[in-house]
Amino acid sequence: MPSLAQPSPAPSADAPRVQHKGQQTKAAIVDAALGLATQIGLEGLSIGALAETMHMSKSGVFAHFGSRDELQMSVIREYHTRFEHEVFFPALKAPRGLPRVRQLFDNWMQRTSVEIDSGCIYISGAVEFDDRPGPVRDALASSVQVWLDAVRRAIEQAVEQGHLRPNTDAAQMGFEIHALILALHYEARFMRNPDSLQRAVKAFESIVARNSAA
Amino acid sequence: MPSLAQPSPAPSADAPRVQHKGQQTKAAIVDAALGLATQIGLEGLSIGALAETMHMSKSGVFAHFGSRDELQMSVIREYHTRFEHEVFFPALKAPRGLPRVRQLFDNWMQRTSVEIDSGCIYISGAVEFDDRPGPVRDALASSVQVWLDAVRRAIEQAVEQGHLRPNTDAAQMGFEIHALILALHYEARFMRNPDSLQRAVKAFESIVARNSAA
DNA sequence: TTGAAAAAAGCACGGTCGTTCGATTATGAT
DNA sequence: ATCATAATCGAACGACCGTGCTTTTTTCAA
Repeated sequence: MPSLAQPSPAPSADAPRVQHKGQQTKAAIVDAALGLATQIGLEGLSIGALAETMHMSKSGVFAHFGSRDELQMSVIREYHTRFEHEVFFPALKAPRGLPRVRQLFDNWMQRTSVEIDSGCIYISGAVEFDDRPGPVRDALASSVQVWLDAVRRAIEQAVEQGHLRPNTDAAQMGFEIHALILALHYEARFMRNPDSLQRAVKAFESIVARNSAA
Repeated sequence: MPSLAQPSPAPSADAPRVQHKGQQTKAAIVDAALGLATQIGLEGLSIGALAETMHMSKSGVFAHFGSRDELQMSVIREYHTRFEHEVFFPALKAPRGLPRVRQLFDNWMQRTSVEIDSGCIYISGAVEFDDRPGPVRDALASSVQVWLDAVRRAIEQAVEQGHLRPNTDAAQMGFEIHALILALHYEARFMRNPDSLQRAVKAFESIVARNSAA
């Protein structure tokens, strides 16, 4: 699960490659599956329901994946690349250091709270699979790890840039920021507490202030 | 879902009340159901599997509850009282104020991380039911709210006792502490990161230090 | 010890699940 | 236009689900 998008069948820059209709159908299925999975979870994702929203037969959908595990992993891969494009890549436009860390957190929060209709499968999936070993769990965990590592690296850069104190524990700060996202998700989505977003922002500022260079 | 245990059929102090065997069976079923639910979630709890671990028939188990919803809510009620007895009540022995807040957090962490075999249905349930309205969701949410309110009240007492700064935002501090528990659960249980516990402790100390009276 | 009431079992129903397989239709290069 | 191949369908399978019924067994007080 590398940081760059996984190699498509035709990764050559320009050639859109005559797309053997099956592939665009599969892409459409994965898109719909991701929509379903963000609402009812990866475990709740059923091939029957997916086929219905696609106006296809169950077996027609199934044939594209060969197993439910493969379907779930396809959804995880798709979520991974979307998360990259909507959260990670845009933040790279902010200058290296604290500004980029801020931008990462802002985009992350946005993704977690604003899109009320779509939950985060990194969060729901963690609960669903924390006790269930297998390839799906592994794919999910490694995908999350890539992202958390990216956050930590951004924090380390902020230390290098002199924006944060030299003795800042980047992993610790990453843990605390991750915690805020999880609490935002919990309290906004489940407890329906409208104050959660500003609570998360306020807490983030406290963390930054505590680690800021003098 | 009050803070005290719900009134048993015979709440009179001493009388153990001849227990019409059905009730002890039901208690045993709920106990087993809680064990299953903490492993595979409230949604994953199935009457068939429960009957099997109880060496009973499906209909025999079912008769005690009348519906799956009622079974799930019985599990939630049971979890509620256990949480009280293992986390909340013991912390009341610590002196009012900051010591009690510390004890609450310690017990809470213990419950979240140490018992590897049993997950927290307040956390897994939140993910499973954040999009699914109904009585189960309501029971779960109100049970959680009772606990979060208790934490906030303990923090407010720490302010009154002069242990924390007078302008401390108790709800904000409660949010941040809750966040640490969620991150501990996520990173220890799903990411299998052994450093999570000390990370949570360290972050807690930072929060306390920031809000401590001069 | 008897007998009413409670508890548990047994069985069946309709439904959804993931998956398999053979038949059928659509595609796209020649 | 032809035809191999890819895509999709339709039907069926075994398994499990929650739930309702009827029957059998167990409990416990008179």
